[in-house]
Amino acid sequence: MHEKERHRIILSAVQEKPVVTVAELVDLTESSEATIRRDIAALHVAKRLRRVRGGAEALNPPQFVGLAGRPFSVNQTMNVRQKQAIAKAAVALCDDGDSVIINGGTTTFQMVHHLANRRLQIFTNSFPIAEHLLKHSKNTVMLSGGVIYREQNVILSPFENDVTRNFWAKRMFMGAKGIGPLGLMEADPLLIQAEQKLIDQAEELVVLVDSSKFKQRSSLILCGLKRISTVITDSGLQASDVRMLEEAGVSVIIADAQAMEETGSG
Amino acid sequence: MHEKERHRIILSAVQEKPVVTVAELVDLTESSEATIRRDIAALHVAKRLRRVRGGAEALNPPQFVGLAGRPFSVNQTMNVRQKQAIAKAAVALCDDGDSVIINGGTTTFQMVHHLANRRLQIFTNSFPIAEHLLKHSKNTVMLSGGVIYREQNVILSPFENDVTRNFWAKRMFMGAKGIGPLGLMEADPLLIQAEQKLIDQAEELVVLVDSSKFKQRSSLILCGLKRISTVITDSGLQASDVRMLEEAGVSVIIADAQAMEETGSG
DNA sequence: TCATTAACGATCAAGTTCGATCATAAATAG
DNA sequence: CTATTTATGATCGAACTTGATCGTTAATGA
Repeated sequence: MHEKERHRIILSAVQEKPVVTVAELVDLTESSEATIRRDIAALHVAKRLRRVRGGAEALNPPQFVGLAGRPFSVNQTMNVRQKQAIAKAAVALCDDGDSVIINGGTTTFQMVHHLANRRLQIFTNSFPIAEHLLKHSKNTVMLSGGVIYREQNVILSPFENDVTRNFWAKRMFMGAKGIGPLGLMEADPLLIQAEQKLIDQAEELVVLVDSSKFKQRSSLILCGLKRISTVITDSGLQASDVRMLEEAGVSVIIADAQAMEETGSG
Repeated sequence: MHEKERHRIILSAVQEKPVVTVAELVDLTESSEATIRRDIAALHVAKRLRRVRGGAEALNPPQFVGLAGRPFSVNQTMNVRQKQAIAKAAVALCDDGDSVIINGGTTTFQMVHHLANRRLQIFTNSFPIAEHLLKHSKNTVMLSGGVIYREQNVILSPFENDVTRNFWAKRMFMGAKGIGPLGLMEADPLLIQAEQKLIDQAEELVVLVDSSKFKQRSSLILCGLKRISTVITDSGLQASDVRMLEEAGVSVIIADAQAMEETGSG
């Protein structure tokens, strides 16, 4: 990876939360601590970020606070490593030039860093994802129209005939609240609506769920397992879960945080 | 392959990605490293791209200044005071609870500051306006769907049947490149498209143009003067211009920068 | 206060990339 | 057709980048 690419990823990552550690950037860029330190130092003298012990922070105080006021990365602190590994594997499925749909969510949001140096056609219903991609990448960004719901971080049109219906993609990436024999589950009716609008506009449905989601159950079922093409998760899931998915014809990709260095780049 | 051909390929490639490596360009042009290096060096001194170790990157905005607080490009700096006064007068026309449409533009962007403590239903096709309102106000924000055009700072759907058609507002606020006897003028075909989508969705059309716009002429006519309900401008315009507007049935509001303090806050 | 741990910076070896030089091929002029 | 000029490709030493090591410095907790 080249210097400029790393710089882009670092600047992208630094926007997302108050402080990004060197270790996180090592994972993100697949380079060494020494290099990351040199990069941070360079970006610091270039006044593109501020250097702090342990990592770096954004220059401007108004950090990215989701639209609801509470930091976007709220339920994020626990499984960041897994989420990042999962998101990385998701982006690795894409080739430059592809059309993809990215549904809003904290796991899918992690994809933006790996998209910083890519050039795709990206349709999303998430304001933060669109914002980040616009500011830190050269991807073509398309947004669904409608009311912006701050709490759910999603844009949803109450109408049937919106631009969503005119967009088709090779893949759709989405997270979920839970996954089980009955299929994908979500807790918020609004999210269900948003997801159902998009789900039929893509050839393949790729679901990003860390292994804890296999224990989660929720009241609203979005779709059955058979609708899913691929599940990307971490190594924490049960063998029985793998069997369940494979019996439903779902490909399973294990993207482990530890395995990040081993699994080579795409 | 001719030198010019390679140069075109290189310049094109550099626009696609943040950084293009020498190796990639060797593949692309089927020439040698040495040649690519010479080309990059030449294009660098010709200021058509920037040379970086390992390859080349695009010259223009290394990263986007555009979308956040420090608005978009050049024509922002000159008439800020007038623009702010005009924007303030525009917001003063609104009552809490109103539905309004705000078209993208540097003048209309100034409205966001005065909307910070208001509660309106705001539909916009401008990403920066939506972003600012979401982060710094409690207004309900609705966004048009489609491709986000970075240069024009506008979201435009190529389809007829989008959410725009389902939204109706009491007022639409917009700027323009120029205004004259023939009507409102714009320079960019994309902006014309975006504006025409919205213009019929509001009862009143309020145009925000500082007085310099009365001298501007441009090639594309958006609509005639009769379509305009109100023009908000500053005191720098000619008496003949006022007459022209009033004869077309347009109300004229003069919002002078000096008068800003006197005209009380909304 | 001291001990422990983590982060840092300097240094060096290995791997890349660069640029100067020269040889060859293509284009042009005589 | 030959001489001259220009563009291209190859070679090789110099300059740069990177990752690992290790001694030093800063933070944390007893």
